[in-house]
Parts: sequence; structure tokens; C-alpha cells
Amino acid sequence: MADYNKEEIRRIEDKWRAAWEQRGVYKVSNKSNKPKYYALDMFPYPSGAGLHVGHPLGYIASDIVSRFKRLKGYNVLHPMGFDAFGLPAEQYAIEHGIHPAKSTEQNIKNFIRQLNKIGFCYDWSREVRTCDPSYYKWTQWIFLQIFDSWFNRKKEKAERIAVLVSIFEQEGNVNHPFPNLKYKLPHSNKITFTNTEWKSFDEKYKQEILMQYRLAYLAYTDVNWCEALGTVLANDEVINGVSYRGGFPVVRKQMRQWSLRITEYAERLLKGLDEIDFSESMKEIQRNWIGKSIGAKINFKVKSEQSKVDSLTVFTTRPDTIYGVDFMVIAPEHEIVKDITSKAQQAEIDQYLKYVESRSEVERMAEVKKVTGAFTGAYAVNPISGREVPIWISEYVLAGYGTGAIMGVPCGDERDHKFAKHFNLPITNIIGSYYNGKEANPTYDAVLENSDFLNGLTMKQAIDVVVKKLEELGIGQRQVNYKMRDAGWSRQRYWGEPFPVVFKDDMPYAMDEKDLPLELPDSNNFKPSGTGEGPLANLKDWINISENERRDSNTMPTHAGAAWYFLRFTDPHNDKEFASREALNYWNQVDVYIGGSEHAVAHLLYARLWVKVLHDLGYLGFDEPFKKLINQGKITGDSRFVYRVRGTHKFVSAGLKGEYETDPLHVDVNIVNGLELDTEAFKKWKPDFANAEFILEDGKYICGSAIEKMSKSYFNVVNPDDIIENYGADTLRMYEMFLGPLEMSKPWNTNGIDGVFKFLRRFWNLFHDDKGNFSVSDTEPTREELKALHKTLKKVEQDIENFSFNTSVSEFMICVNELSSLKCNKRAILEPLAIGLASFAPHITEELWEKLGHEDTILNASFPQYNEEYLKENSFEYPISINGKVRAKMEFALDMPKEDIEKTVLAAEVVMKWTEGKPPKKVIVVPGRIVNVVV
RNA sequence: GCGGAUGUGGCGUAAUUGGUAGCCGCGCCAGACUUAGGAUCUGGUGCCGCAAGGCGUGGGGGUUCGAGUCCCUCCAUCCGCACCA
Repeated sequence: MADYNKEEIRRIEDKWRAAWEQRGVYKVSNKSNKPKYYALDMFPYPSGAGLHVGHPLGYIASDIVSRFKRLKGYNVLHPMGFDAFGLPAEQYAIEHGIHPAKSTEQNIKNFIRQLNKIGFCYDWSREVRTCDPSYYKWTQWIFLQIFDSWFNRKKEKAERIAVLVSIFEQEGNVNHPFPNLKYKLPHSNKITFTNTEWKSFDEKYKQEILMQYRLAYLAYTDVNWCEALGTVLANDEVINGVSYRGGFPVVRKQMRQWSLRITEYAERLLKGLDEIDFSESMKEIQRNWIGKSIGAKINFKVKSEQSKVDSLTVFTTRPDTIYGVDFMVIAPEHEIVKDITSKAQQAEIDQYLKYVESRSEVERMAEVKKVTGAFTGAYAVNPISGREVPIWISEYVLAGYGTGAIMGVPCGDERDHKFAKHFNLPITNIIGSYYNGKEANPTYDAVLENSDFLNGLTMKQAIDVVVKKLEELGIGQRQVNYKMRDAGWSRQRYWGEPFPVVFKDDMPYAMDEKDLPLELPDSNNFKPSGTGEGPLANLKDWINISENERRDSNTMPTHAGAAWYFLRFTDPHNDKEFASREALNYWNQVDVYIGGSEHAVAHLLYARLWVKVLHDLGYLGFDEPFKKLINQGKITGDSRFVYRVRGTHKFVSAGLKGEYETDPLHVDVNIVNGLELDTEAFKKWKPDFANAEFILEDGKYICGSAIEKMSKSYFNVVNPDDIIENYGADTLRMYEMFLGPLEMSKPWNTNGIDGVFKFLRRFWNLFHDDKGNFSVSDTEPTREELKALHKTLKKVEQDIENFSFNTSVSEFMICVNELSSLKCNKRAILEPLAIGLASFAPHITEELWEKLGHEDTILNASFPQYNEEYLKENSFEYPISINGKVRAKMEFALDMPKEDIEKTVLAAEVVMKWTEGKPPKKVIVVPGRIVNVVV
């Protein structure tokens, strides 16, 4: 005797969770004759807040896919781990004195508890934690491989530093110029050296030079320094000039930092996008980030009073507009400013430079409308037209981009146009009627005018012509520019991977592999050192190995551990290698990776980079980690508000709030049913509200609502534990899928969950009689029952392959509705249906599977193949439309000839009524679809 | 500003990819059981209209026998990037 009620659900779900764990049914072997399938979730940062219902959305989807693939005969790798280093734990340690290792450990425990309750089929024996020394040993090891590599542009791949050294010994660097175009050899100021010169350099000098090539390198870089966090932030960790976490101000500061030379891989990262199945929008975001632009570097001769500077180089993507150049603008920080400013302009320039200094980077970025600038008094000579144009400085040109100088083409560029208008500079029109005198037109389609030898060409054509001319004359060259910058890889933090290097004479040397991991020293002091160095600098004994040997006081960013964890899952306990080649070859690429789109540029690019480097060095057989990426939409919170009449403890219902002066207050969604507030619960919610009074409408207190991000501070967080408590994990899983398409964002609303719960109960009832006794018959199924089953099996299989889970849930509901009204309790129908549903609702189906007499888990069953035979129809009820509007329905055999259908339709009374007896202009018969009569 | 998406009942959504718009669920209405339940079952429910019928997929236009679906245009919302030359 058993109803599918709260008690029974808890009994079933607890029973099977324990049984699965005990039997180890989720253990996955690397040795199998089955085809492999690798389904991966973006592993979570174990925050102290635990999971809310938004987190498991993607996990449920990947769990369904994993279980489905297993039923389809695949060996499925579906692991989970934790991105366990990170700032929040360190912040927490600073505030509460609890060691990050301890709080992280507790948080992970809680996460695992919550995840297990939902019934995921993770192979926990493969769990990895990035903060575990046995894991970060290999993060450090891979870092050292990157450190020991350079990018051979000729071969477009990474090679060992030793290869580079032997090249230098033979030919110097003439064929392999410094990747950084601005770099010049110390002392000599040159950019090349010969093999003899190389051999004459001392050790430190050689290391300094090699550092210019290493894929992981140290350099003084402008970094986002956040005083409050005492740390450097990556570009993507800075939002609107404040830190992503905490919202503290960020300023620029020069520090000697580790960077990854990801720019060398820009082209391959771009090209790789064509081979992988990411959404178009995701690829577009990455393309934008990489920001490839093709253009030209052009040298302009400079005429200034001081005659100190010969030329000025600009980068432009629009060399075709060369005849439209009316002025030049260089960044205020540009090194030539002081050397070209005329006496007459000196005061104005000084004043402007002062103004720019007072402006933070943030302000310069944020301000778009204001036009500022100053004339240097110098002129540049257009190398093609010979025309002299004034050189200005302006904050809208940034020193860090391109060459820090642009050619101003007001008729074709909006900012240049504003600049010209503001300072009354002349505007040369080279695009005829495409320019209206009021705003710039950045078209590529115009036919050029006022452009000498380019006249009559379209702008598109002219680009190549100009570049060729520039190269012929030796005054410029084709140039590819990438917006992307190298990735800052140092953090002034404690809770991260220490860099496995030793500094001798200020140069870093790789630690021996046998000495890895370099463990994070235990400490209770997590505060920044105050010198700009990280907390590790406080540990003198650790930092200073000997008199002239020192460790790095920085640690790696969380991106490091996340850049390769999917590789470790294939062989998580290997203490000889980061993963065996055999395991890597077997599991190969991740077949589907599900996670949020917020990792679009950082994590996904770094993971792709690390895999490419490891591939180039011969450790991997593939160079893209993720074959397919799915971005689940965010689940937003549905907040509720009460309206307090200002200065009172009276609360007015939403419909009446217009009559009072009120302040809206967030109220806990858990004490609101739909929109109706539980006023008693509200009084108990917080002491402040204990003697609240309510102004009701129709006897109810109605709340206001808003869709916002799910957050504790909005009191709109729904915890999966509570849902499971009331409805069970199977209902939660199916409801999350039922909400809508996986990739769409949607608000969470628990109201609809009853429908899914009732569905599972009805499914359960198919297997039980009125009294709750298990009752399944072995009678032959009818054709109708078979059709209901096979239609569902077909749709569900297709839906899962398309990651369309919401439609699967609907389909199951339809099937169970049909079988319920057919009162079907036949084994031949219910058993395959249970397997079909097992991926979505593992607990209930496992229980019924056992009741059906099976000893092995349903996980080892085979997904039933649908039979097209049962789905065939022999007749179809045609909608008969007249002039495109459906007016009648008529049933015809599916093999009935078109002509016969047409005749019968035209003869029908209903049709005659609409055609008024007139002969139709046209009759369209689409077999199995529709008949349309045109009058 | 650039790029990407999205827009369908009161709500979440579906639509065989050019062929009956609104499947499934929530909510709502009515009824049954009479076991007082936030239970279950049955029926109804896009809008207007007593009806016949008309109108309906963000707005406008187009292609087509036929458009939620394709094209043009405009609007709104969300996301990403942003003085990137």
C-alpha cells in the first residue's frame, strides 16, 4: 500500500540514494568497449550561501543527457569538482578569522550534500578540488610547461625554450623578432641580435631576452590595482571601473606581474571557433574579445619647431580614407608630445596634460560626449598626398591601443567628426553624397572622390590599393591588430596556487618537477603586505629560501585551476602525470559542456589556450577542449514587496498604495502565496514587523512583484532543499526542465510545480490500483497504447539530442494522460516508459523498476527503440480552408489521390456554402497536411 | 554606438521548420465525490460578440494559395563589448 505522497517520496529517494552509493553504480571505468561520452558541468565555486534553484538548472540538463547516453549504450563520464580557490573565502577569513581551507571544506561538504539530494549521477570518486595540493601540483606543472615555451610564429605553434635557445645560438633572433613590438634590448636599444652577440650575453641578460618570448612571462604591466582588495584584477573582473567583487575603486598601477602570452594564440583561438559547436552569440563574444582588425601601419613625417622627431606611426583599419585625413590625434601620454610641442602651444598643452592627469581612467572611458583636446603646434605630412595636417592630443586616443596615434578622418569617423566640428577643423569630403555634412558616415561602399589615384574606386577596393602603394613606397605596411591583451596571471592573494619558481638575481627559474607541488604555506595572516605584494610576502621564512633565492609572493588566479580540470577528470588520481595519455585519448574532448554565459571570455578562452599549448607540446591529441557548449539561461528571482506607509507601521496592499505615500520593502517570497501575503507569518518574520497593521483589499494583502537576480538581500532565494522537502527531487528536476528552454533566462515561480508533481503521481498510479497496491498486468497492449508509448519515446529521444527538455516533459505528461484514460497498467507499456522517464526522474523509476521485478539498476537497462510501425496513420483529418481560413474538417485516407480529395472537398456542402457555387480559382491539396480552396 | 538575442492568452510556454496558432502546465470558472483538503476526478477557458461571425503571435509593409515561421522597416526588453582607431 503506497501513495506517491511526501512520506513515500522521502522513503523512496533516501532509499535509492543510499543504494546507488553503496553499490557504486556511478563509478565510471576508463576501460570499456563502449563508445565514450563526456558530459561536463562548469564546476562551481563553493560559496558559503549554498545552492539556490538557479544553480542546478544546467546540472539537471547534463545529468539527463548523461543518464540517457548511458541507457543508449555509451560509457559516460559525468564528473563534478570544485573551483575551490578564490577571493570570497579569503575575504571571509579576513573578516571572521576562519582559514580559507576550513571554510572551503565546509562549503564543499554542503554543496555535495545538496547536489546528492537532487540525485545526480556524478562519479564522486573522480571529484577534484583546485585547492588540493595533489591537484594544484599539476596546475603548477602545466604552468611550468607554459613558462618553458615560446610561440614559433613560423610554425604557428608553441615550442620548448630550448629550441629557441638553439636558434639564437645559430642565427640570433633575426627570424624571430620580439613578440612585443615596443621592446628594445636594454643598453643597445636595438631589436635584433646576432648569434655571436647571443653567445656573448651573460646569464641574466639571456634570461631577460628569453622572458620576452616565454608564453608565461614576467613584465611590468599596467594592472588594475584595487587598494581595498589589495589585489590586481583582470579586465573582466572590473566592472565600470570598480571591482567585480565588492565594488571597490580600481586604479592603474605598474607591477611586475606574470602574464600569459595569449595574444600569440589570437589567430588560432579565432580560427578554432569555426570547428566547435558553440552558440553563435558565444562565438561572437569571443570574436569581439579577440578583436581582430586588419589595416595598415602608416608613417607620417613630422614637422615641428624642435625637429627632434622624424615620424609618427598610426594604425588604421581604413587606409582607404588616406585622402580624408584632416588632422592627427595622439594620446596625451604619447612619448613624442614633449618633443613636438611648439613654444606658442606649450602653455595650452601643459594645461591640457594637467587636466588629463586629473582624469581617472574610468572617467576617460565613461565620458563619450565631451570633446577635449589641444593643438601641439606641430604638423604631420600625409605620405601619400603630401598634405600637412595639424597634430593634436586628446584623451579619446589611448596610449595602450595600436600605436597610440590615429589619423583623423572626420567625414568617415564619428569621433573624428565631433572632434573636427568642436575645434572648427576643416572637413575634407572624400565620399561625395555619402557625407551629409552633419554626421560622419563610416561606409565601405562609397565611391571615392578627392582622392587622386583612388578616385572612382569603392572604399573596399581602395584598401588593398593603398596598402600596396604604402608598401611599395616603404612608408607603411599591412598590419593585423588584435584588441585582446595578454592575460594577467598574478594575484596579490593568499588563497591560490603559489608560483613554482625560484628567483635568483631577480630572474625566475622553474622548480624541479620532483619538488612539486610547492605547497601553500599555512598562515593566519591573509592581509595584504601593504607593499603591493600579496600576503605571502608576510611569511619571511617561506619567501626567502636563502640569501639570494626568493619565492614569488603572488598566487595564480582561479582561472588557472579551471583551465584544465576537465583533463584531470579523465585520470584524477594519477600522481605521475596530470593525466595519462591513454585516459586523455580515450575520453578525448568534452562532448557537451553546460554552463553560464558569464564565463564567455575569461574561463573559456583560458581553457582553450591551455589545451592548445598542451597540444602543441605533445601532451594532447586535440587542441579544442569543448566540442559543444550549451549556455543555460539564468533563473531570476521573483521578488515580492510590501508597501509601508511612510512614518508608520501600516502596510498597504499593492492595489491601494496610490492613496498613500509609501516605501516598498522586499519581503521573503517564502511567506507569500502567489501575490497574497501571509500577514501572520509576516509579523513573525522580523521583530520590526511584530505589530504591523495592514490595509487590505478584498480582505487580502496583495504584494507587488519584480523580476530580479536571485539574491539573499532581495529575500527572493528559493532553496532546492525546501522544494525537495515538499515535493521530492524528481519533481524538482522535472519542474526545472519544464520551465522553458534551457538556454533562455526565466523567472523562478514555484506556483506551477504542482502540475509536475501531479504528473509523477499519475505516472505512479498507472502501476498501482485504487488501494495503492502494485498492480501490473501482462496482457498484450492495444495498438492505441503502443502508439502513445512509441510517440513519446520518439519525441523524447529527439528532444534530448536537441537539448529541448521542456518539450520532453510535456510529452511525458501527454503520454501519462493518455495511458491514464486508457486505464493501461500493462507491463509491455509501462516498463519501457519507465526507462524513458528514468533520465528525468531517477528515483521513482528505480523504485518502480524494482517493483517490476528487476534486480539490477534501471541505469543498466537499454533505452527502448521506438518503432515507426506503431506511429503510422492510415487516415488524416484534413483542415479544409477557404481563402486561407479553416472552415471545415474532413477525414481522408492518407493514400487517397489528390484529385479525389479535391473532388470530394468541392462537392461538400460546407465548401459550397463558402464558394457560393462559384468554381474555385485554385485548389491546393498538401497530402497529410491541408486543403486550401481559393475562390 | 557596435554586436548578439528575445517579443505568442492572466502566467510559464508549444507549434511537425512555410500548412489547423495556443500543445503541456499554472491560474481561473463550473460540476462530481460529500473524505472540509492548499486533496482527487470531470468539463470549460485567446479576445470581442447572445449568435452568425469577426479579430488575433510587439507595430507597419511585402512575398505566398497559405506567414508565429521568409524578406524589408520600425519599436520594446535583455545580454555582451565599448573613445579598440
